[in-house]
Amino acid sequence: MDGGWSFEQKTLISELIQGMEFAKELRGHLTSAPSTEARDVLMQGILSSYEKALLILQWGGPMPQSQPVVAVSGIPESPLSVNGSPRSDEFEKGIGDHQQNRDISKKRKLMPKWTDQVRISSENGLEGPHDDGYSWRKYGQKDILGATYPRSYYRCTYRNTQNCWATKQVQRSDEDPTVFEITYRGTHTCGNSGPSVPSPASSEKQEQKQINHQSNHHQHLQQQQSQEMLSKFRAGLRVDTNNLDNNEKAYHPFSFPSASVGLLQIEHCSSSTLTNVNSSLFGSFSSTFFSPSTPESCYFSMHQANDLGQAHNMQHLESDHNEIISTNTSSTNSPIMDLEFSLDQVGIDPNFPFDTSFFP
DNA sequence: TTCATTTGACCATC
DNA sequence: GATGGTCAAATGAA
Repeated sequence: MDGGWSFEQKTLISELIQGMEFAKELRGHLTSAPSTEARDVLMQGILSSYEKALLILQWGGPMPQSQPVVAVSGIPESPLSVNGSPRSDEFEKGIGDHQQNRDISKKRKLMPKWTDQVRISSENGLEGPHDDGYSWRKYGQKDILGATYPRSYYRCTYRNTQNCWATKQVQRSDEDPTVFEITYRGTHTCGNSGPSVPSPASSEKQEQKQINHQSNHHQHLQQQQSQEMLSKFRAGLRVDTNNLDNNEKAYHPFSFPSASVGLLQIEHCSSSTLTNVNSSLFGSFSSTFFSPSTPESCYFSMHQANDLGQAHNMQHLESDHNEIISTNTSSTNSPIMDLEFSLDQVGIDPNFPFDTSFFP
């Protein structure tokens, strides 16, 4: 169907390519130095791309054998059937199998998790963190202790039909009601996604109604923000939009709208268990190197896969992050230099072996 | 009629 | 026991 490549695999490649393109652009701008904003946007793009790529690798791709506990083949199938047989409603009904239910619960916890915070700006008319190109179905709402606003729970509309286990939670911020914190869990495997593919699902419309009822300015924010920032990006940098458009096309199917252009903020979750790869990469891309000047309308934070790394990587957590961060920031005061160093270290080798065995 | 939302109940975790 | 997350019957909208 997809030439043998899964949705996530293609997305992974797109992300890596995108990141490389951004890096190239950035290198050019480092010499010509037009504007710090342009650099910021480029760095965001790079970081976002690698973040997502790593997420996919960490979660959806084949797991290293050093992670025996983690479900190997990605969440969408893992709670249901290892052999990929279609998930049946029997399972959904539970069949009263508590052991099975426990497995689901465990594996759901293994899903990658990241948070997208969207600020609503009534001035620019941007609204709505929900129209992210995917079809979501609300399955619950809960009052959260200490939170003024209830938390809404959404899952992919195609959960049953396409075995897509992506979910998200929408929580309105207490401190700033204009901010909606959207916590995504799991990646979409349904393929019915991407802003480039208008979602016919009525859930979006219904959802819009609902959210609009709560707040007059809520919907379409993400897409518009993304487009706005992308426009900025293009205008400010005079990017070869032909190229970018191509990249975008390849990029959209796995939409992290905000992440694609928003500022990325790596947060150190107390429970996060990053892999060594992430430790080094994310350490290099320390949050400390970001300019605090986040766009007013949107900022993005990422909680890296909380439970993916499992215990054997625990020792690399915060302490290591901090060490790496401090090392990098101490070696040079220029975050850009850090980035450049990191990229050089990573070495975007044109001959980089995209292990095709990785992509059957 | 179909599909999404609402909401109380249930379950798992801490 | 408290809390968060999910389920599923009831309800409503298109």
